[in-house]
Amino acid sequence: MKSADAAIRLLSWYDRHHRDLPWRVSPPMARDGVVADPYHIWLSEVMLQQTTVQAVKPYFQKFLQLWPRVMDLAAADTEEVMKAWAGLGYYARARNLKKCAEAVARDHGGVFPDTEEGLKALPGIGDYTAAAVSAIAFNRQSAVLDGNVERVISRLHAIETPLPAAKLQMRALVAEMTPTGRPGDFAQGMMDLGATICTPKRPACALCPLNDDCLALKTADPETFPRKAAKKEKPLRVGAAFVASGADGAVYLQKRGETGLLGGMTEVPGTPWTSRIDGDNTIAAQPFAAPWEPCGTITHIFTHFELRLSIYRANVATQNKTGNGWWEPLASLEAQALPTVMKKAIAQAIPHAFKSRRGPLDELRNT
DNA sequence: TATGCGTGGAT
DNA sequence: TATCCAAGCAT
Repeated sequence: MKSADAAIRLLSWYDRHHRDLPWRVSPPMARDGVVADPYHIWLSEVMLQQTTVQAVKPYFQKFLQLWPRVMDLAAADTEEVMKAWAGLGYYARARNLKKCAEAVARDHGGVFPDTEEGLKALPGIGDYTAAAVSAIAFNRQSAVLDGNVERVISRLHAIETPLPAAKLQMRALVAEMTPTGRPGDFAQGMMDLGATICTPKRPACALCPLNDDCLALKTADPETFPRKAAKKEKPLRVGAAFVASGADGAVYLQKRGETGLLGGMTEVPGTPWTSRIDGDNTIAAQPFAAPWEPCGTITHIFTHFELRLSIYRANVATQNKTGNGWWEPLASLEAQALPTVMKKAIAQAIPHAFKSRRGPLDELRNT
């Protein structure tokens, strides 16, 4: 296979089939002289880490509206950033996003570094994001390797080495294939190809611009690539959470620690999450004495464990001021930095806590 | 290198 | 229902 020819076929396909995305400068726009904004590209790439385009779109628009330039984000209140990120997941990204904006403002005069090396030195920017921003925003010949490109490349070359061991080899093959002209479109084209044609299941090989180049299609079953190491099974963890309602309907909330699971986010009080139920833990975890009554359980699936939370609720006549928490009015609950699992817990105890609208919590309320 | 880190949609 | 997995990063 001639890499250069394959790259030309890929770019030609991208010209005809690219998707219009809010952060993307499509080939027709580029023809009209539009250039990519590094801030937009960086923000979208961080949001897109392990996250679908559909989930990112509304968050991207909201962030641009709240903080139009990187200097605005650098000057923002971290708590406001966490609130705006709530629901998108992987909250370390939000903490690093803020740190990165501050570093760009403080160390680079508000201008993003235009090299892979400079970008990778910033918080929350790794191999992939550095290469993507470098190629897409600065037109540099960087080898962009994400999950989509791994799938495309592993099939093109029928790579038998399983991930993640095969990454270095794959990166070299992408570097060899990346053209000097339009490296950003090439990267986006490869990712679009992986997202729409060279899919994990039932790839549409008949429509693929690279089907003549694809070794897996010639000699094996493309769907079986990339090879991957077997994964571990998900353990179950259990715990309890306490939802206290004040006389005016306010809910007692507190802030989690800055690091680790759901770091920097808001929660209702509860026990640690352990492998077995511990009655002593449950008693000790009450934020204050109240007539707690059980009101069912909720289940939430995290990346590496399944959580089953027993929910307790109580109405409190006098709003206790002890502890590190605060009483949040019902009306402003939606705007807090509450991860989805905590919204589920509150909705279990107070079914009308969140406005009824299309969203993940609707299904929960109906069960 | 292996593990911890969210969430929701597709199959 | 169960499983996979989506434009990864930090440690």
